[in-house]
Amino acid sequence: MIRLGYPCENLTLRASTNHTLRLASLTEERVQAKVAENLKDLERILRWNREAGFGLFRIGQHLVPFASHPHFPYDWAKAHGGELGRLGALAQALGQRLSLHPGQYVNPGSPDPRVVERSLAELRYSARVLTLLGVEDGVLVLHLGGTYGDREKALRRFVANLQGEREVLRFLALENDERLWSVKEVLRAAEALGVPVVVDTLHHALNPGQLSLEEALGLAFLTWGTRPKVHLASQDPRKRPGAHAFAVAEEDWEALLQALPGPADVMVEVKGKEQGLPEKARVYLSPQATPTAAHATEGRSF
DNA sequence: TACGGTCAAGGTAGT
DNA sequence: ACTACCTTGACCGTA
Repeated sequence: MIRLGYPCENLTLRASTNHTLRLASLTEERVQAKVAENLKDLERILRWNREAGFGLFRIGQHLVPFASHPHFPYDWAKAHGGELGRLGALAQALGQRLSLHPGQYVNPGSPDPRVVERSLAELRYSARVLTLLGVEDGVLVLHLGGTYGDREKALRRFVANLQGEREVLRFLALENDERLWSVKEVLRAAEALGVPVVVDTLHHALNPGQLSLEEALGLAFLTWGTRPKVHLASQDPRKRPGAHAFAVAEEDWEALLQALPGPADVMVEVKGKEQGLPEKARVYLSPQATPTAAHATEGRSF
């Protein structure tokens, strides 16, 4: 069985969990307005996903804009914790698994302690969001970052700086990237931290190391206690290697199906978001009628 | 209202 | 040295 999801926004609904603002206009009032917008759209997306048969969603990092910034103006966890708890419970009820994926600025393996501290701040924010949502199977996906001219030292720093981050480690999963860290190397870091591994198929195609996709998935799936997560993307043929296409190519979908060792949660990372599924993947969508719709359309037994 | 330059942060690779 | 790119476009001043 496969569950499908997509990141950050829904093009059909024109809903996004990534509404943000400029640092120059950072005030409590402005941030509160953006959070309200993001949470409202998150709820719309969760409900839409249930109807359409999707089972995963990645929340954008701007859910609470600038939450990890030193100038952030209020206690966001206290202010929004209640609403996050409600939405997390709703997600569970609607069968939606939630995740976050901090970006390229988050480098806990950096040799610069200031970069490490800022990175940890963003990771703590992300983990706190998942805690407040109350989602047991929530995932916080992260790349290993740079190599800084010495891969071994970089990997050791990465592990050392995350060791002891209990709340982060509870949700953390590590992902391979397209140039620097292949699945095999990510597995080493993940094993050291006791966290699972997300295989990204496009990154793997560009940076496979010695492993076939099937081997990579086989090893990665062993690291999961909950249902394994995979990232699926396709190359935009008109752009440089690594650029995401609007939709997943049929052949990439077929290749993943062939290589999957078992049930998986597949996060589809394409520009077309929920519209970017290949035709053959649509059979894995499992539409659920709402109670009202069910009453309206189903025959009565009495 | 639409457009286009710009936006917290890091690091790499190509030019 | 400069630029494009990345998990993800959205913001905002100006016309």
